[in-house]
Amino acid sequence: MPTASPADDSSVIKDDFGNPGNSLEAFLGYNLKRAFNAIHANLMLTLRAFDLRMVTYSALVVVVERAGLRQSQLADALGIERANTVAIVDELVNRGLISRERTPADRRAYALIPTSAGRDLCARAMAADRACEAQIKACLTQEGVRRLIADLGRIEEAAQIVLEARTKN
Amino acid sequence: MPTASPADDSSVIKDDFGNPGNSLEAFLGYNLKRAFNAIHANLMLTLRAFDLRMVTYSALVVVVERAGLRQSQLADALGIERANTVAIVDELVNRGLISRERTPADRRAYALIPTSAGRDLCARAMAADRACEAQIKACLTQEGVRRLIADLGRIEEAAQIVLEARTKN
DNA sequence: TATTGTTATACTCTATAACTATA
DNA sequence: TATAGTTATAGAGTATAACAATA
Repeated sequence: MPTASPADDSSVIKDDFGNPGNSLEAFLGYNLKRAFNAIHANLMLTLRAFDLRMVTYSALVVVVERAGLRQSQLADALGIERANTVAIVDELVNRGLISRERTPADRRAYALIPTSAGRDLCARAMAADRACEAQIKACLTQEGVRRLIADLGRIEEAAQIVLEARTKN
Repeated sequence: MPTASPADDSSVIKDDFGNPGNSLEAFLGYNLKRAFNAIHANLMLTLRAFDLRMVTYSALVVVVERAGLRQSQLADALGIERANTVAIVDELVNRGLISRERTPADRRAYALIPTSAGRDLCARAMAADRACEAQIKACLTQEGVRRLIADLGRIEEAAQIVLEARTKN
């Protein structure tokens, strides 16, 4: 067993498994988190110009694309709890980007409708996001980007299936 | 301009850009977040058996692999602020997984050293993590996984370069 | 009874500012 | 003056539980 020895910035690390470098680098979770963090930092900077956060941006896009959906459907789409959509929807409503409309069919529910200002801000934010991502994606070929996104979809699906199998037991 | 119409779960969405489906699906950030969330849910379940969270797990792995490093180096490695390492290191020390040793060279600093219990728990947690990831990675070929991880690295690097260029202005 | 939106609350993760002890 | 660790605190982001109105 290797003994503990002082490390410095330039040291080459050898772990207990004989791999060079940081052994976390073989993990998908580690690499996904690092890549996402870097993309996320860019997105936050992009959205700051529109006074949006990632969650308000995502919510606005969903409402623009699925006009009329209910808050509970928005929660599902964002993968968060219904309770947490309240403040998000409040913020978008107060800024005049979307509106809550009572539905005649079910008086418990609201239909979320984008305003024209909301559709406009959404389109401009998405354009800025797309422009930033285009710069980043330039490190791969167009085919490479397409493949990467497809692979991420497969990984997500596989991870969900594995998770379901594990939580059923 | 398409008018707002009620959406339901089975509706096919057409956005203002003429793309079928959810237009966020063309964004790397969106796909990275979804894939990471699914992997992360599995990792949390895996780590629960060892009473570790993602951040304490990562910290333990770094200390095991770079025995003797200082807390500020750990903060750099984890990409968090020095201040936040205190509670994390406290937790690992209190559980007997690592120890804080005063360095003779610099009496301000601590050297973080894994205990044998810490090395053992780390190895077992990593083995469980690896087993879970192997199940998920099975949705791609071995070559596909290697390529995916390489692409994620390129994306991270490109995103960091783009971010630096944007923040310098 | 079940569901929609809501309120209150708590916990995790992370950042910032200010302190202490060393350098 | 600068750095390592620390403390206190605040702000996101998210989860759970309980409630009123409605189905």
